[in-house]
Amino acid sequence: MKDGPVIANIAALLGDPARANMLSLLMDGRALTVSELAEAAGVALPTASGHLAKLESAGLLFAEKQGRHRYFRLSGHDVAEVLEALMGLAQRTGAVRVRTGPREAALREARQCYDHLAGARGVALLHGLECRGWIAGEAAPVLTPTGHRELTALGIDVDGLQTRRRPLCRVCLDWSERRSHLAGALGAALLDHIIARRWARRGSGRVISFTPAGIRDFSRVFGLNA
Amino acid sequence: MKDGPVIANIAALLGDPARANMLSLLMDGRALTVSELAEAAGVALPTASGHLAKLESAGLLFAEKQGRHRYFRLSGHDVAEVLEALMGLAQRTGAVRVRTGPREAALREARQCYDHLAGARGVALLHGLECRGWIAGEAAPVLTPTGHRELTALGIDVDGLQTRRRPLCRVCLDWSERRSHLAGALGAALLDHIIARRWARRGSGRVISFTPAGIRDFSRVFGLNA
DNA sequence: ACCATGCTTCGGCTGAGACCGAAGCATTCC
DNA sequence: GGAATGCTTCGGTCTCAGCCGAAGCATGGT
Repeated sequence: MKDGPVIANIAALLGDPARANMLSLLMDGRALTVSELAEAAGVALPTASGHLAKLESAGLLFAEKQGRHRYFRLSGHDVAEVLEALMGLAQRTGAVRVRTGPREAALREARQCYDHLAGARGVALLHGLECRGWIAGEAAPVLTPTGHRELTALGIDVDGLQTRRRPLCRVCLDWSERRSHLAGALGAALLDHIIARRWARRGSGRVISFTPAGIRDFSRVFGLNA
Repeated sequence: MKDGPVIANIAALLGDPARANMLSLLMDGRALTVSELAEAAGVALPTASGHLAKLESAGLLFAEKQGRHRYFRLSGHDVAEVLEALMGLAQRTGAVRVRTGPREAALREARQCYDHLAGARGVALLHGLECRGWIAGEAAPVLTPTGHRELTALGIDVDGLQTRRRPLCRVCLDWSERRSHLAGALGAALLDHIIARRWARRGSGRVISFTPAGIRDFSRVFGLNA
């Protein structure tokens, strides 16, 4: 039983606050750039670069170069699971206060994941768009011509979104639903749309609170019962 | 999403080789003294004492004073789960070589856990003893009068075991079987008995290799089909 | 009462690693 | 081509934590 060092090597990587901050930001499966992660972790760019290099060479992160950006994502779901287990342990041992009951439920229902919609509503949104044929493709979805036309008709500046460097469509594995929801520039624009139409408003923390009328309209426009 | 530091605090505790060594020794639920853990971790006693104090105040370990010894054990099963998850991650990321197939199967079948029997045979042993009414009690089992008589008749010096400070009966959650097996002084004595009767012999590492005849006798004496 | 054993605390040493500024590539934009 | 952006590498500082020896408590044995 000499597997102590094996554990220690990985745990030490998670044991630095800056790295842990970056990893918890990546926990939802998104890919972020070095700059974004540096800012979120509160360290300078060279420091973040060094941390990410370590995490990558240890196999915890996967790097992908896109233009002059470098996107990092978790190398697998098991990494997120370990992080969640650690958070659970922190809760049980009293290192962090227990979650307030109602807020937890609200988070599962609808929450903000970076800048797009997650939770049950987020998953429903992606599913609805797929069933309507507005977007297509499983892992790397693309906007269909129909989708382009319909979304533009709804007042979403799809052409404007496409000129930006950020990918238009991206999927993101939902923590609570265990299914994908829509991320990327379009995901962000749709959340903005939802907020702008007052179907929902931002609650405390990451919670997104839908109004009853908002749920109805949301389902009518994007839902399954088309 | 500022839960980075929360993760980091706990992970940093697991990230030191000496502490990780101690924790992996405690993974099977046994309670060990400071001296034992110090030696196993390869550090001096003061160093180990400091490590254990940290782990205890973080709620990962539970300390129990017994005479002038101080026994430490994991505070819960979730700690072991995190450690296992980390080991799994280390395997996938290639930090450690993949286990050799046949040896893995042998380990699941029967292995030595500290000084007692674990694996499928270990779980069967505890189950058999319970069904025969030789020991009783779920979490903190005790030897019944019947058990005392029968085991003594088998040549096991139960009275001698009871004079020692070590608890006679203790249960230990089996890693591979996910059920308890018997630990404590009696568990150790029974493994000695099994070896002495040549029902099995110690193989490489922690493997316990039963002979065909040994399995038959083992099942007859301790098994379910009484 | 005395010694032995097991553990903790204290003090000082040392090395690992986190951190940043400056400089150096690489890529893209104009 | 030149400027801007994003990232990496280098070099240096500095803090933090691990480590041990020695001394100090506490408990148990005789």
